[in-house]
Amino acid sequence: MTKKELKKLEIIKTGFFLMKSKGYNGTGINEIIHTVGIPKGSFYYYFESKEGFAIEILNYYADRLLQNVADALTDPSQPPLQRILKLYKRQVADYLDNSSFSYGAFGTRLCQEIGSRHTLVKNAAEKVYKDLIGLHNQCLLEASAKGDIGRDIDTAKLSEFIIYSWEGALMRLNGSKNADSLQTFNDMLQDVVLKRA
Amino acid sequence: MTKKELKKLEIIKTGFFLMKSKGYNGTGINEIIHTVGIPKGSFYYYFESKEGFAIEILNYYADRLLQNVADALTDPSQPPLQRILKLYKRQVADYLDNSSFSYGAFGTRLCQEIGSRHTLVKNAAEKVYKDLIGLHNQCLLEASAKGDIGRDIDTAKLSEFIIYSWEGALMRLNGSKNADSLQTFNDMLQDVVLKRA
DNA sequence: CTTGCATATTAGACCGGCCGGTCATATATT
DNA sequence: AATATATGACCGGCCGGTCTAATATGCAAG
Repeated sequence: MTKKELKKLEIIKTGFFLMKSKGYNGTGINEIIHTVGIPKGSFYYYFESKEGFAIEILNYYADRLLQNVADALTDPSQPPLQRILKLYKRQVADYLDNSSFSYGAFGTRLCQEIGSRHTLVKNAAEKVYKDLIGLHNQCLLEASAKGDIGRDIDTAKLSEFIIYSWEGALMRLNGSKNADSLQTFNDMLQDVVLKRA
Repeated sequence: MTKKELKKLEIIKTGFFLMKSKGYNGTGINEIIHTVGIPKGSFYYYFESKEGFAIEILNYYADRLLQNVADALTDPSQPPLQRILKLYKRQVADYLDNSSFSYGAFGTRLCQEIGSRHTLVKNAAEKVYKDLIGLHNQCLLEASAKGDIGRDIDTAKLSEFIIYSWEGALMRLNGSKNADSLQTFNDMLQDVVLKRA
């Protein structure tokens, strides 16, 4: 990784943390550059614009998230439903260790705030969402084929539903400083959704 | 209702529609007053500040939402689980008729964007959320007592889980211009969560 | 029914400050 | 010498909010 790439990454990470708690419009370029400790010109040397910057943040974290999820949901050493449960258990554990992780909601939130006008941001976030659904669906199809869930269950819809719930639970953590909502999601996913599906 | 109250309401409704698609920080006072057609001074005659304005929006829609939900979930002519299913079926129908309704996500989104700094907004939104959970829980407890759902199910957690999913589904409608996500939520609520709980 | 006054409301120019973004210049690096 | 990167003063424009003046309205006294 070149020096330039490292510096970009540092700015991306800082921007992510700031925007995560203050939103896109609530986070100024000046705040970002002061936090990183670079002059204004450097920011625009590394990034084309604020919108381009947001998209780079989105893509950086989306790549990591999708890789994580793909690894977990295709792990051949576990039966499919266990993979899903383990994935979310690990996400909760990761959050407790290091509250930085929760990328998922970042894209959704960015979209809520500015998606209606910044279509590039919206498209980037939309793609991640579609990919996530696809990974879940593949895993659930496998479970369905094995008879681990009712064959009548619409796995595509169930995939979406799981992600809705997860994102809803992520929304609830803001400021609460504990992971109760994530734990509740896990419990219900296990006891209600998957155990009985 | 006095003239003053009517005018306030008009500004509140306009602010709601603007902030719904552009967020709090993305919606300027100037834009609001130009849309309503009033001078700046009038806005600050009716409202103390932008933050106070947001809280009034929040409260106005929260009152209507909670009233709706309370009516639906205590309807004695229906068994408890049917009340929940009917409530969300009606919410979807309302959305299709008039996409203005979705208050629910508004509070959550406002919180995501500015809750970390504007604690009054956050508290207002938090209360609505707690009330919503309570109404659902009361209904599910009734279902549990009748044996309509497993007595081992934690109704409080299930209430939260339902609301997570619903809010997650609401997040997905932005810009999609169709209610597929809400329909999916309904289907899964019926076929997976309640039928088997 | 009119007048006169207090109060409610309208009106928009104006404020300092921050916004995203540009640019010419300086300094490293090769 | 040429190219890559660093630097921060500067730009027009919009931000939330204030203020003073004008005008509409309600009401009490005659």
